[in-house]
Amino acid sequence: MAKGRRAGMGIDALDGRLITLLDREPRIGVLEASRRLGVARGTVQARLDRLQAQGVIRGFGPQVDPAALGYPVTAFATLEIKQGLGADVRAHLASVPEVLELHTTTGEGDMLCRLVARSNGDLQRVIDKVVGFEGIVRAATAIVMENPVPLRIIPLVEQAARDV
Amino acid sequence: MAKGRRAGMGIDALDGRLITLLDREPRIGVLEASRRLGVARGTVQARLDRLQAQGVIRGFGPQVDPAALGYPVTAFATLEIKQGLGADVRAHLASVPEVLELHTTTGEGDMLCRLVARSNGDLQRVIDKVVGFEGIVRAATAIVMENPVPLRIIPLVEQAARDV
DNA sequence: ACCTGCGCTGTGCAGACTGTCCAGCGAAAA
DNA sequence: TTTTCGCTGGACAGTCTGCACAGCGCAGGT
Repeated sequence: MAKGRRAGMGIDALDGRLITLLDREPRIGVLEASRRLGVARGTVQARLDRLQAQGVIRGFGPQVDPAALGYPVTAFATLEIKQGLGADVRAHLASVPEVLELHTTTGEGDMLCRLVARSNGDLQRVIDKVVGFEGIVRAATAIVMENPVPLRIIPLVEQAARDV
Repeated sequence: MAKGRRAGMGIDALDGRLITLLDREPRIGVLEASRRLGVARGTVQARLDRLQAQGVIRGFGPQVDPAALGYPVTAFATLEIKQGLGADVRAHLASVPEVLELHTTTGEGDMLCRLVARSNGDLQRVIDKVVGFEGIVRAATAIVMENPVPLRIIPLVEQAARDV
């Protein structure tokens, strides 16, 4: 029998299959997973523990759909920040619930954030709330129309498992 | 005793507390959750069933960290697409594992996608793979430096629960 | 004012799963 | 060769899940 794992970090084929399986059917639990994967229960348990300890799997929190919460509109805003006010802007944006995500990016101290709103009209309110803050020089908003590839990780997991 | 829910959709305060609790401690299960929330187990079970049926909670899949998989670099690419080739481009991007997410946005048939790579150097390879495709006229890439607000949903859930 | 529908409570039960431990085995590393 | 490490297969007690049922109180409709 091949020995799967070696030293260091990264994931092997079994890890990849386990993650993929859990992604497809999160409810199945360790025992059922071990049956599906054809390995002993203890193995699955050990793999899961290790994957979580390594930070590969952060957790199993509920995946909430903003649309079902009443926020069907998504937009991305590129922000230009006045020099030296980055920290204030970050704090401000973090306080806005409709800001789901914020990144600082290369460019000139710019930021990119993901917003949601109850409607296109409501988006105006959100944008006003976001950009109505000293330190934001300019904002460019792109409204999402379609989402051909929803946030995913499985293809990358499979590639990482292949690359051993 | 107040009657929590009414008709229609949306979430009430108990739903909000439940989601928040599960987000913080996903492993606790229905029974423990009912204890923490101070309600009957059947209530938590019913709420969870309903939230999933409504699509508010999509599932409890593993949250995988690309960085821990060996892809610590994140970037956003804005793509300009040649008229009429949108479908081909979507299919192409969907086939690239490093493309974690793809949106079509307002503008001129533009797209925005999230990429990851093994390093800044590797990012070049990924970008070449992404834009080396007939139909993509131009691409502007922004590399993520910091992520002051990681993808989150709890603040929005709490607001949605408050607005009843 | 009365009735109905609905959600929450508290309880019970059988079945299944979890956490944990252990001994043995085979392969890679020292 | 010897040691180390991961996987196997099995076992046990404790716990949780899925499901069901009767009672109760509130909101909305008759």
